[in-house]
Amino acid sequence: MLRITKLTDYGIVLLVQLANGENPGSRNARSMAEATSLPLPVVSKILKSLAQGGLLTSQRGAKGGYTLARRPEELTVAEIIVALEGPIALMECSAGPGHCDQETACPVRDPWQRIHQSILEMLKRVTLRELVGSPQEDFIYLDTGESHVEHG
Amino acid sequence: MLRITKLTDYGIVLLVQLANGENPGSRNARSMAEATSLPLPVVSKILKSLAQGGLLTSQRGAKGGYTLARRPEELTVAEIIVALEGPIALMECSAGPGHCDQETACPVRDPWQRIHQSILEMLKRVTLRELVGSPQEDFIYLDTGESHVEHG
DNA sequence: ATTTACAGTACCGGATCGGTCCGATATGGT
DNA sequence: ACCATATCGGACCGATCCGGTACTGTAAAT
Repeated sequence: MLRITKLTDYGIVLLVQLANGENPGSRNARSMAEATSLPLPVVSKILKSLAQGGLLTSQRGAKGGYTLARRPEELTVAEIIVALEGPIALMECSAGPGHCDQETACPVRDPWQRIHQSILEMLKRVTLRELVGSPQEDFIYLDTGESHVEHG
Repeated sequence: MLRITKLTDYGIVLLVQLANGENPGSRNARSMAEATSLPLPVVSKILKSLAQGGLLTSQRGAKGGYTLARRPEELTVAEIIVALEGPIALMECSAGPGHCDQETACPVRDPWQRIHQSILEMLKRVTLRELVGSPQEDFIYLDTGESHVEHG
């Protein structure tokens, strides 16, 4: 658990396609649905949400389509998640006051908020550009203070 | 979104209570339910899961109860989440192969896995001790490479 | 034996997720 | 003017999971 939704996962893929597309002015939902083998209504819904979130600009009518509203290096993963899932709140009390009647005296609230902030900061630091570019590059998002992340 | 479940949130609170309890050998589910104002069945379910996950040891029968299986500094947030929600998988493909038919050619899989690994490493580094101890201490979990996290 | 308290399972309502469908609107081409 | 295209903005639905409850069984202490 602790996962993003499939819609968000798809959204990233769609944005990456838009970011390294050859004809960045006229990608419509249909062509992207075909390219990703996703159902057209799903792709439409995702692109619609991303446009509402200000990540994409939409052009209606014949020869319409979607375009990145900003450059890939100015689009963060955090923004994408917010556009497709709403505000990032690791736990309910992260969203604001009034979610828990013990929030004033909660003994674990403060450290949890720091964990939440740390994750948030990381998601804000990762941009669409990094999701697109050079997959072999061994970049590190965080310095954990110990050894570097090793995987696969 | 991107949130842990309420059960996990409660579980943290319960573990913190156990960690800084005065009589650490005999905390039963009933007393902890009263202390937290949570329903007893909910508390029972959570403690049971934590015991199954090896985070708590249970003593059945009269004068039974739950005890921390390890010291607070050896219990990580990651373990707690795993015990209460199952394996941490930011997206479905994180859980392992076979979740996506495009995983071999997926263009965004690698960077996502790194984000996932980074979050995982952080959750592994935060222990129950840090959730319990000195709330005013200005510790930093991550070095984001930029300015430190500031909050309220 | 009785009481206490955890173990396990089954169940249920509600919320959310994943996905579909349809009508309205805007644009370009004929 | 008209039509085809394609986004926009809803409503809608089934499946799944979450949060919470109830009940029976089992182990330990008195």
